[in-house]
Amino acid sequence: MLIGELATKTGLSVDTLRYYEKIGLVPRPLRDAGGRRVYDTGILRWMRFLDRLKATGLAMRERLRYAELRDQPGLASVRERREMLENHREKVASDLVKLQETLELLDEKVDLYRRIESGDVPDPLAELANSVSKPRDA
Amino acid sequence: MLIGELATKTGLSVDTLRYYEKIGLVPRPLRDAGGRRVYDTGILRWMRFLDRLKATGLAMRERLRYAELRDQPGLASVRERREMLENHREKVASDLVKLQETLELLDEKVDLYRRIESGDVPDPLAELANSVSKPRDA
DNA sequence: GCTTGACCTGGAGTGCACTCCAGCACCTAG
DNA sequence: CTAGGTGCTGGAGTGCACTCCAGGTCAAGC
Repeated sequence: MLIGELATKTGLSVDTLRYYEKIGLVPRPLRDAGGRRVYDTGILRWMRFLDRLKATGLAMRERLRYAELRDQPGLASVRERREMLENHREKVASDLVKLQETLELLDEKVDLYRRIESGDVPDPLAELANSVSKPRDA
Repeated sequence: MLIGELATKTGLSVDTLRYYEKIGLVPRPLRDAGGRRVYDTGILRWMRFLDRLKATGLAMRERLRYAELRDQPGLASVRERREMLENHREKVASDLVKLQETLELLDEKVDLYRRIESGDVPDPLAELANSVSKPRDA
């Protein structure tokens, strides 16, 4: 697989892939006779995992550290990776709660706005009704 | 309330608060005789809501748009804000699913690492066991 | 009345994570 | 055999969201 195909499959740009390689986030692939990068399909698993970490807010610096640990043998590396994932797990769990709370808040606000739009204006926002063509008392 | 106190209460820096004011994210407060910003406690509600939007990934540009709409009267503004919140609600809901999936994935990985650490190495990762003092066949 | 600390302004600087570009090589189809 | 598409490198440029000055004003406590 050449870089263009990997870009398509991961949704990243070719430039981003080369950038990730430069900083050490993805391992350097083999090259063909013409010097072009040739990727093993196994890279996709790693890219998807990285994407998960990114999407859940793990900082680049941390992802980089994890990548670095990945090609270090020994239990110390395994242990540190486990600890990183455990820490991240806790962060994700608490984000989850925040997201759930925000979901409720958004639903309430949307509901409020809907009521304002339909002319059913709740008390503390009565000023907002100035421009609404609502009969004075019906 | 002066800016230092607001900074403490919101967890933002004084510089950030002034920056937010400059770009229009927070309304310009009154000034005292010495030209210092004096904030109404009501600002805290707005700051907390902004923080919610930020924490759930609403881009600065969008938060800015919302802030702008906030001091425009009329139903058009209410409608646009509602639509923004509805869109954001959907994004939050899908992030929620992603986070839940990632939580499971992290738990699996942590579990795997734990097993490696305890010497109970699963098959495809056997190379990692080289440095582990595990008896050859027990 | 003087020191100290919080505040003011305008503007420059920072770190992050890409993104773009010039100038070149290679390979395949027509 | 040549045109177009894809790839290469090193390095410059971008947008975002702050963050940090310098050089000054102001208010309250000792």
